[in-house]
Amino acid sequence: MADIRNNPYLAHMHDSAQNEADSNANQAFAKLVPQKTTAAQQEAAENDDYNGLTGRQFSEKYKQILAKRRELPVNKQRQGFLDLIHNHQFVVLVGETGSGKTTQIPQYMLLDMLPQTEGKLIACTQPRRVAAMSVAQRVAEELDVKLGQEVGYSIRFEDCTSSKTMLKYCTDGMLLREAMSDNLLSRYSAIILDEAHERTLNTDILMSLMKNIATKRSDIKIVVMSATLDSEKFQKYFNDAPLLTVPGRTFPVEIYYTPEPERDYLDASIKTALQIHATEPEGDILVFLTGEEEIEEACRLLRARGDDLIRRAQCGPLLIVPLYSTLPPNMQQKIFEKAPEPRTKGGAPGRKIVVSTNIAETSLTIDGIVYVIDPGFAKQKVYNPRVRVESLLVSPISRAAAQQRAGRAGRTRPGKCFRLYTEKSFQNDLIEQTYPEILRSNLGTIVLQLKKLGIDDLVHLDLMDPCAPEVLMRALELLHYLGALDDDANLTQIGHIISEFPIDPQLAKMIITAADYGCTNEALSIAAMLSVPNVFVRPREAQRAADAAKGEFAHMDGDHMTLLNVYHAYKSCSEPAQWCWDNFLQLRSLKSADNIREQLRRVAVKFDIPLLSNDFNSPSYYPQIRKALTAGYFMQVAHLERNGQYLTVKDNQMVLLHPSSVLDRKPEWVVYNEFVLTKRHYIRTVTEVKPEWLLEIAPHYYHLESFPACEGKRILEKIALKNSILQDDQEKKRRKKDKKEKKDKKDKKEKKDKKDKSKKEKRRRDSD
DNA sequence: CTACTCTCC
Repeated sequence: MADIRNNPYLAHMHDSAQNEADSNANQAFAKLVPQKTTAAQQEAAENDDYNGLTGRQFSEKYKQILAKRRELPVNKQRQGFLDLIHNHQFVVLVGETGSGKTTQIPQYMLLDMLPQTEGKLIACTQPRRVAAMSVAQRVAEELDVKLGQEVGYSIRFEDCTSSKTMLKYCTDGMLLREAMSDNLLSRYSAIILDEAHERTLNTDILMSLMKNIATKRSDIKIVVMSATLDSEKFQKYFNDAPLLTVPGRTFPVEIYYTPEPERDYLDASIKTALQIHATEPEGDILVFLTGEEEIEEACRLLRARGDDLIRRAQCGPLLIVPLYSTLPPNMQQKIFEKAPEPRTKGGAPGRKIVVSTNIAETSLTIDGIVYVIDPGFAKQKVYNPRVRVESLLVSPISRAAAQQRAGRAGRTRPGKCFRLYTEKSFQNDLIEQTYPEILRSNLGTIVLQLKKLGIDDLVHLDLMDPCAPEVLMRALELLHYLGALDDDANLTQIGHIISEFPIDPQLAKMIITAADYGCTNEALSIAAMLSVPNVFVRPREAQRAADAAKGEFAHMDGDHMTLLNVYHAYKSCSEPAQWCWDNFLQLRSLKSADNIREQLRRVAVKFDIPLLSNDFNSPSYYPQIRKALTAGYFMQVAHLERNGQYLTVKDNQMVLLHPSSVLDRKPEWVVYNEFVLTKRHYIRTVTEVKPEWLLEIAPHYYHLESFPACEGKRILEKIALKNSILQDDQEKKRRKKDKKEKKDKKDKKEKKDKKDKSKKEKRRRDSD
């Protein structure tokens, strides 16, 4: 704190003040009464010369930002918001882009609740890491504090908070993790859920959790913020919570539809883009397509046809940029480059065309976009509980998504959106909202989390959109077989441990069991490698070289061991960047695998799982690892039938080894990491196992009566029979041995008893 | 003989 007495510029304050503490205190701030503040009182506290949170004098920059904050649409409704939150536990707030809700509402809450006076804090959740970080940074500036002190953020691998923190932005996944060890979120006096309209898995679960917590903690306040107008559903879900609507600040976007349906949307998008370039005024174009391959193809075509157009029609130059998440970061940066200058001074203006997946729908904002081309499709995850498979399907987007895409044209000035479908189709064929993720996912991990969150009654699980019972059953079944849930669907000891690992339950089970096989270190590495995007790069122009490079790491047992080889090689190379480039590996993925491995290792240590490795030169080095793998993946096994085709053992799906597999032979028994549903059914990331292991490691699963008939089943039955005969033999021998031992023991005991008796009697006699 | 839409712990 600056000492006023030594500061000549502030001497007048010292003179007039009663004492030093009072003189540089924020009087207005000191008058705030928790949960009784008014907008006027809050503004007075913000207008003071001193920061009520830190006691420091406000900076010039603070005052400049404050003026801007006052102009945000949400500020006009500060009093309205405070009135609602004073009288209700839940408030639903709808604010479109540009309303200022994400930065301002948490600050209003902070001044109103003063959580720090009770040693608590306020959390505001975001679906994405970057958002949590950048908003926290912004709000720290607005409050004139250092990021990580009074205002901080918390995301995976990075906790930027301190004991001083009173407002924390975090990913919703992070808050969920916290709730797993503190079911009532008792550290928090208020929770603000942002971007709730996106309905991510984590947001949906958090919403359910908040409803649950609210019944047990009358003191907690909850604000649910959404950008869409289907607020009624939110209000209803949160016990008829009151609604506050805040207008946004964007520019109008004109919508155009095609008169007739387009047969080939790729071709239509290219034509539309070039037509815009030829006829519309300056402004960049954003085209939404579905995936990497399609986007690269579109860029090629655009470049070729664009050159032609520029030559013939004297249009300006074009900058064509692809955008999707697996694009290397330096390539992603290109979307922020300016449109090219006219070829000659005063000539036709240049234009930038960004061809993107729906990463540009929410995650990335590109300034300067004036035209949006929306063919109306996206790759979306779907879950089929019957075959227990998640897959990607190109499917029509929802009206809400179409609206979101169109909005991308109006961020800097009025724009236009060209929808490559008819208006009738928009009204009749598109669904209102995208199905929330929870209805499109395998719920294994989720159910485990819910149990850990203390939400036990899954039958009456209160979700905004209840999931299909069959999907729940699948999840319970999986967790039961893994030993994470007991017969009454309660968390077991192992289940507790599995739930603490931030990976698929099968992988966690593998790590835990690996301790029995002396190979936890290797299991950690494999689990990490399986939890990151594909490490193998295969550029179209160098496919052979890439395949050859991958071949260098190939392990004859299969892909899991190959991944282990890659990880080991990565850890021992001296120039990771160059080495990855030379070997067609994705440095980003490997770095991330390393981070994740470290996180997993810490969880293992926390639960006293010993970190073991077998002797690398021992012949059992790899078999032990494969056994650990089997302990996690015994439900994902395929058998090579005599006709040369693989059948999954549990439900007789015909599958093919994925062509990316390093296995150039067809082992009879394999476990697989993933079932891929495209034109054909593939199993991807595959390793050879022995049928004996299946029965040995997962006897509870291999109750063969319930399995459909196939060769694999017959072989397993034979082995089981042999085992049982052996077992009977052993049992007999053991019983014999037991009998003998018992008899021996009995004899011994009788002898001893006799001795004791005589001793006792002797003592008694002695004492008498 | 082929894929990784997008996130998150």
